[in-house]
Amino acid sequence: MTATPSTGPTHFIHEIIEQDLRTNGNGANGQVVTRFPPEPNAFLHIGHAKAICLDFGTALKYGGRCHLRMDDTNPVKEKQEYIDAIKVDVRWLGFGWGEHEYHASDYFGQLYDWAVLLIRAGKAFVCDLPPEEVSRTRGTLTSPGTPSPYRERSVEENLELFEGMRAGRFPNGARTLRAKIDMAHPNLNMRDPVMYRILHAEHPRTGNAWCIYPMYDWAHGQSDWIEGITHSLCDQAYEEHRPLYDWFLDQLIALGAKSPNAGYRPKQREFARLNLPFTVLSKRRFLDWVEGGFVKGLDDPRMPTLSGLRRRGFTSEAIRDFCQRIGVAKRENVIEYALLEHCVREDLNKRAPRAMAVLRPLKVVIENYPEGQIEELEAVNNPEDPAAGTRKVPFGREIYIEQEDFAEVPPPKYYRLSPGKEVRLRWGYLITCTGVVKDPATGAITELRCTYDPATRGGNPPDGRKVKATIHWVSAAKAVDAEVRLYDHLFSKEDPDDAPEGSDWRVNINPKSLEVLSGVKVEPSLADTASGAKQWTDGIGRYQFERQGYFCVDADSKPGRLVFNRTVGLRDTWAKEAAKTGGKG
RNA sequence: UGGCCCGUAGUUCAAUUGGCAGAACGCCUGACUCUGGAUCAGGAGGUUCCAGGUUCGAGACCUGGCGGGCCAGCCA
Repeated sequence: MTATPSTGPTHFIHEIIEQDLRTNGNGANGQVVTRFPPEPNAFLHIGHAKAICLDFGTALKYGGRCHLRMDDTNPVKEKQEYIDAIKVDVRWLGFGWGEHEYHASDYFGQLYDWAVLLIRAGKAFVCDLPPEEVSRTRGTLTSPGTPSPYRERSVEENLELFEGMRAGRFPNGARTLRAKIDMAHPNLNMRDPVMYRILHAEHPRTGNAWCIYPMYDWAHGQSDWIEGITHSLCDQAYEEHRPLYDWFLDQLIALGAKSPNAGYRPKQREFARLNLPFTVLSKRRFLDWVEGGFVKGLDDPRMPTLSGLRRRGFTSEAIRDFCQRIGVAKRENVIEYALLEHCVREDLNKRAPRAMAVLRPLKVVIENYPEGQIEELEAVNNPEDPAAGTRKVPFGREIYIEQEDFAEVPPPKYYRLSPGKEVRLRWGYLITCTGVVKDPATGAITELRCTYDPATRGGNPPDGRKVKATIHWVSAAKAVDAEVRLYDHLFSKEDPDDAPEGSDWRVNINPKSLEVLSGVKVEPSLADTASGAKQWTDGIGRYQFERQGYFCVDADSKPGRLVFNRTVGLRDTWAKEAAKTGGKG
């Protein structure tokens, strides 16, 4: 773990914990034990990163521990593939759980025994109502429910039927075990909630050992209690489940049930989930996007999944920093995308080696440069990090520059290349544009003619004359071809669900969320992707393409076929200026 | 005529628990610069949702409104 412990509460959750610590509020004698409890039914997203940083970070801060617990109580949705992916993502984020890897399914036996205990105490009953009837008799938000006709079954009958459920004597949906609480309770969760349902399904871990599975409410608090969790931190959506969480524990304790960690009393605390504009942080939605063909998979770089962000080039350091900056509170929040971008830029600016890549090439012939001559010019790898050293970049008579870096008729305040104007080639020479070659048929600019000043090698004119612009370039003879993928928001609306009547989120899909550039010219040093990956702990090569942005090597890259993803562009004040004046660079 | 939670710069959070409303990101201006990047300096931006009340003093406490979110899966 790389997070550093700090002192003092940073938000209300930590205030509560420090209060508990002072008063031994949960009987934990100074221990802080948290847990991160994902359901393995999909990939983790950046909202989970907030929870992970809170859960693991809190344990770290107070010298406790954090458990990783798979909340695997619904085998029809869960898969081993997701269990594996979740572990990869949590580790990648920078957190470890040591030997504390658990599964709710580890406790199926204990949960069953405790359910029997509740039945014997008259606190739970087997209900024969079909799902629709359970739903109908629950009542509504404003009216009470009606008790199940099976509510007053004898303990013996309940015991026998519950055992029958476990033994597989009934089909799916035929019966449930329900807690006996209060059908008139204003909190719907307390209206005799279902504890067990019959599911003849193979579980990734317990196989076919069970055909009844505990519901979330019956599994979660008890798992916390078993593991000695002191602070069970979760999404505000569970706030209304807290009375039930407490009710179950109260019953068990009153009935003399013993946790292996007797004396502890876990407490649930809720915080507001993270929201981002132009996307939706919902595991179920992700599958819609994949199935609809709007993205290529759960790790598509446009996805807000951790695997998508990773493939996009985000570093775990940047994501952790982001989670730190957004804070923890209870109010509904939508974090501006600019903050996430700021966090990656700040990290990558310090660490990413610079390279030159021309995304939309325009050929330049330097007329006074000897034909066939190649020079190796020295370039600084990272101005922010002298230890990164330098490298050689080949230069020749023909080079590529960015189409955007030339304007035949320069707009106001444009100070790159235009006819008669001089610019500096980064780490190279000063060149002056002397001519423009056009396609006679279309009028499109196909080539520039320039001259260079041999005295300016390295970029420093001996006469001290100033050139305002420095542009990047790549030697035409030595350039390597690459594909570059530029990404934008998957949705064009801040709230993707804000769609006219009769339509849905599909109308808000951004048709330009992916732009593939082929024929990109990159400097030859980028061909060696293996050595470029070495400095990154996750083995993903990341660079700053000078004046363009941060890019990483995509998983589709193979020897001889380079593919880069743009993580994020550089801050671009010229783009703003151009937008203001209506000009286009 | 339900329950629970939440209202502080554009955004997200602070405010030593009742004592002069701040920070970060964003935005604007300038300096510097071989990345129109980075860095540095400065600036704008607030009826603390509203109305009462308690108090010498309220963003905080009380009452009443208003606004927003969540809840009626045998999902989590």
